[in-house]
Amino acid sequence: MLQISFIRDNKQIVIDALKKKNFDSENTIERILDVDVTRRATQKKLDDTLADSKSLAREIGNMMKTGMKDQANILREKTADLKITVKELQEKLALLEGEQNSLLVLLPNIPHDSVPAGKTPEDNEVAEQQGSIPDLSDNALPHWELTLKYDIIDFEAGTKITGAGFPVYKGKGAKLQRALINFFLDEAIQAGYTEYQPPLMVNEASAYATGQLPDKDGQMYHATIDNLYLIPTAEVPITNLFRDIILQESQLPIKSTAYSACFRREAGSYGKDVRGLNRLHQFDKVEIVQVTTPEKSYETLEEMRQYVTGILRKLELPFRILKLCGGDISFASAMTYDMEVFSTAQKRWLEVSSISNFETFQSNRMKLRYKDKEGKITLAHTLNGSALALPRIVAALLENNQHKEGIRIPKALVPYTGFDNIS
RNA sequence: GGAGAGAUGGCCGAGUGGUCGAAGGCGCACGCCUGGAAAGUGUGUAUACCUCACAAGGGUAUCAAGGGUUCGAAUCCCUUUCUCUCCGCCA
Repeated sequence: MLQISFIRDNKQIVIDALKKKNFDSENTIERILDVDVTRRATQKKLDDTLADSKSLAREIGNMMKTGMKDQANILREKTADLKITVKELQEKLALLEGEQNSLLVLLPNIPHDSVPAGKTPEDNEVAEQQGSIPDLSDNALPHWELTLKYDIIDFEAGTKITGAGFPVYKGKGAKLQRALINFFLDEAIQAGYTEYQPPLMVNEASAYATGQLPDKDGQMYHATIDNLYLIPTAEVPITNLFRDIILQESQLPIKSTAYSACFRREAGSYGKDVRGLNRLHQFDKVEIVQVTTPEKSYETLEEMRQYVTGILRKLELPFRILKLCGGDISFASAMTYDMEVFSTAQKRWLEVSSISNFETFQSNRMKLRYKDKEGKITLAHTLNGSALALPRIVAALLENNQHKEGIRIPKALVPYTGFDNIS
């Protein structure tokens, strides 16, 4: 959520910047600023009235003590009007605050200056491309055929016991999942991240703080009886660890990582996008999260990009990095890199990671702040990235490494799988 | 799930209707003391919003959260959440 004080002081900058996200904010912002003026005036009036009634109460108190009962009773009558006024102003203020807040929540984050303009994924900038795309014969199999051939993932069983998009991993397929999770976690720990094992369900306040609510309501599984949401990513519980906290600058940066299952309803997806492992309702992911200062957050974003690049290299996967354009960047993000691996049999790039700097967008919602060396309290910057999401990594590994006698496991992974080939 | 107890500042802990943002202690910061340190000693030490120059100063709110009683609530009442103890159930 953008800060009202920032919008107040930089109205035109905000409007222009949001155009880059193809978001027409002018009316909303006008309305917000309107409400803001009334809100502040109301606040002032309330505070003044409250001050009056407080001093009256004090006087009455003193009179009672000194036995001036009659005078006290006279004053007491005067308080009735004040009480009514206070009540009215309080109700008005609550209404205004509610309206302002519900409008503010509609505004997406401002993209960073360097974010390219653009409307669709076609307009994303290829920032980097590495690794060679293997030259496979024309009868190379897509991963959903390979998994069947080697009996390592049973999509139909998943459909039977739960529904489409909930695969069952089996044998070496299951072991490969476990290997990847451990590999990713070990790498992150080695890079200085602290491992967490978070709850897989969160309450409403948490879903709101990281921006899933209200923007993406309907994309999460919701256990209505207890009003809990299944997490769409570990980012939600991990970032919320720091909700309503004031850190010391010396504690920053905070680097956290977590493996979790992720649950997404993916309402509205269809076709080849959802074939096999391409898009699932439940999948595994290791997430990295950092909390840092505004001065260092873009440096941190690059560091995280380098980090993910390193893992992809160890997995020997051809990949490219996209710097997302304004139109493709997410609601809460100021800048995002997408990492995509090439899936040789499908002949397409698959997104396996998304690394974003949210600046103060999340921290403002969740009141995550730090005290700097001068003792000034400032909103921290939050960043996160997948490192990595498993299904599409598995898809690419299977497709790219297929050969006559099976599927080769990259060297870095063999210590984790205990086998170097799936056959 | 049932019965009971409780929730106060970074922490511990006073405070059962009056000027309490809240005693005291610990911790922390700065100063004095010291050759240096410890001890001792002095001062300071929450957050948000409003006013305002994001200064100083001032105002308001906040003692789990929300509502109520009252001229006045950390203190009384109601609701919710959470914690602890006992019982039940259970991996």
